[in-house]
Amino acid sequence: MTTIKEIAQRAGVSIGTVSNVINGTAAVSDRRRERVQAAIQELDYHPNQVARSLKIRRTGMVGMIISDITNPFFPQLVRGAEDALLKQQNLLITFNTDDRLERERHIFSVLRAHRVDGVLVVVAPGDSQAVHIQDARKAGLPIVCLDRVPPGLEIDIVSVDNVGGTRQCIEHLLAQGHREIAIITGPVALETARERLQGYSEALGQAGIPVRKEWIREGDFRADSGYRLGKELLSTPTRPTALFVSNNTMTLGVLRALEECGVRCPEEIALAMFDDLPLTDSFHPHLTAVAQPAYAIGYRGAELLLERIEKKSEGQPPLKIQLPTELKIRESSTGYLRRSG
Amino acid sequence: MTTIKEIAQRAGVSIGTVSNVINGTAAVSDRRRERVQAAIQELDYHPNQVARSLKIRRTGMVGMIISDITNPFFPQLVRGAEDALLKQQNLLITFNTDDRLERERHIFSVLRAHRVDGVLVVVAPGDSQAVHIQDARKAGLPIVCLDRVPPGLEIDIVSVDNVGGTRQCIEHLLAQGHREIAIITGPVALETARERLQGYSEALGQAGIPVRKEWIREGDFRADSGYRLGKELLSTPTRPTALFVSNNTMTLGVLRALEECGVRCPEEIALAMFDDLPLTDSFHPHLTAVAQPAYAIGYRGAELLLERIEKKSEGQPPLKIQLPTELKIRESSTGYLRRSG
DNA sequence: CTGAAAGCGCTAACAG
DNA sequence: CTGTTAGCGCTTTCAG
Repeated sequence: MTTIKEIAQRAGVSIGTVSNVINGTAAVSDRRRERVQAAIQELDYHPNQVARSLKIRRTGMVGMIISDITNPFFPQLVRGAEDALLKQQNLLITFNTDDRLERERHIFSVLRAHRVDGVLVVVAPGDSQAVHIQDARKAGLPIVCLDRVPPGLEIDIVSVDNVGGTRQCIEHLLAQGHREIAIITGPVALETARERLQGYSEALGQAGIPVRKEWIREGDFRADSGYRLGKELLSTPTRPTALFVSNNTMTLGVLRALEECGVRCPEEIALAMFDDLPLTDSFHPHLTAVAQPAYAIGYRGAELLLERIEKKSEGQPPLKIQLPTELKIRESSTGYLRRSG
Repeated sequence: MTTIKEIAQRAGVSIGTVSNVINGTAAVSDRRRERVQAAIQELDYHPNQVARSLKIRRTGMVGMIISDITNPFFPQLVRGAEDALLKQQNLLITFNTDDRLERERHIFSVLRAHRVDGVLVVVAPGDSQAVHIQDARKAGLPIVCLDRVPPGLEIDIVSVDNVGGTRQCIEHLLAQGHREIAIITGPVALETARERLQGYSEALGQAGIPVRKEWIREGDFRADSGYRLGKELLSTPTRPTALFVSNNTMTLGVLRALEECGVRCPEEIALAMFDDLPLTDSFHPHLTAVAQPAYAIGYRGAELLLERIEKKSEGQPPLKIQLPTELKIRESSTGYLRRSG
């Protein structure tokens, strides 16, 4: 591995001068600069960032902690963050926790050891203390939360209006004539899940429709729970005419349940979900969805993190950025055939 | 940020001793070890990996270059790699190139500057020289290619049997009675795409069916090209009865084309594709697919890379690992209604 | 404009 | 077992 010293020797200058041409930190005579650049080319030199990082106390690396890249919501989020970060030559180190707190803690530790400049995190559910996050902030590590708010933590967060988005969607279902609307929620340990449930309740309440307990089922945001709870709901004596599912993967499980039970969507039951699915335009049923701007969340979050890192926003109070959702009305919620009689 | 020195002071030992308890590099008396561990806890100390990396010339970071995390094939690949890497405490730095060679080159440069221990790369199409890869290897950087073989490069690669997988799929189509089978290929600059085309030709040849030029269309592995070429094929005077699409995203485009043209799948045209889609069990049509073990490719590739990094396999010739594909027969290729007469 | 030199935080001899 | 010390490759004063 060639070093700055070898470049200096080959170019016949001091290492300070080489450093100056690389970083543009001070003026260098044309003759010397050219010699240095030539040497860099010839020796295929790549300045050692780890040495540089050690010296300047900045690594140019950002950590990103998500639950599972395999969940279709996250790739967009990651891509948004990466695109924002890359503009400033930052690297993104991603990690999956599968929503396990232990992994999240461990990853924080690893990330801190590697001295990332900041971290973007979609927090795992179930931690009301978030000591590892507190500790990291105390140590001066900039952190921006995405999508989910950690309970009882004053921290930068970019998310969406879960309550409003859900309410709007339920209102759409009501406008379609549905009165018997069930919901599969996420884990209520997550504020995100509670907010969506709240949007559901608000919309029903405003329409003067009582909330029925047996039509509220708590899932865990994974496909399997959607499948299981979908089956349960379908076997209720009085089946709901519409079902709102609190995220996309659970909806996939619900679709399997529908198929197995021989219940057709949208003809026999209307369906709508939180989170859009990138491929829904290509398959059937086309699913009505409260679309989150996942790419924008990642992008905006990364931008905010960069600001915090640059200390441009020194001492500013934590920002709560809420991006708008978009209700995408598709066939799954509009093709219901009203039961006659 | 607390340093090893502060820990040493607080514990009343030398920094060498602290280093020894952290890394287990030498025996330390119980009393001292406990004092050190206590200090580490109290000060929330995280050993500075960048300083460590500089010293030991190993960063514990691996780069991964893919074309687009947003393409459903890649999340699995990344996850497999991450899981394999994490077992040895390695970090994964991912990058998207959007298949642009310029970005790939740039990323290689960035990765080398950061002194990653190795890189996993799904090469971008169109580079017959791959100078940046050659240079990196010359400098001693272990590299393992995934999925796509860079032309004219002797290098470790883990991929699948594209020819055999495709042939098997076409044979299935033939067995269903189809004689008029079209194909949408990937960019022929990619060996992967050529191999799949080859599998198609071989299967037809073996069945004594001539290959018709107008039924071979070259796409670019993106949805839009599938849409466009799908439309073209549908408007051929003699429409094929079956269509093989060389990857999943293009198939999504084809499905849109079908819907717009009012051609129903599988009733009016059979469909099969290379690459499985994770969600196809939840939607219609359920798509017949040559499934690649994406997770396994990532996992195996990372394992191989780790071996190369450890130098356990010093001087061994490049490995070509081919993982098996699995033909998943679903309704899109079995529900065709033979034209009578 | 240029070179010399201190030191970022850690590991790995080495001497005791 | 323990402490001391020389760098790893770079940036950044500070003189000149």
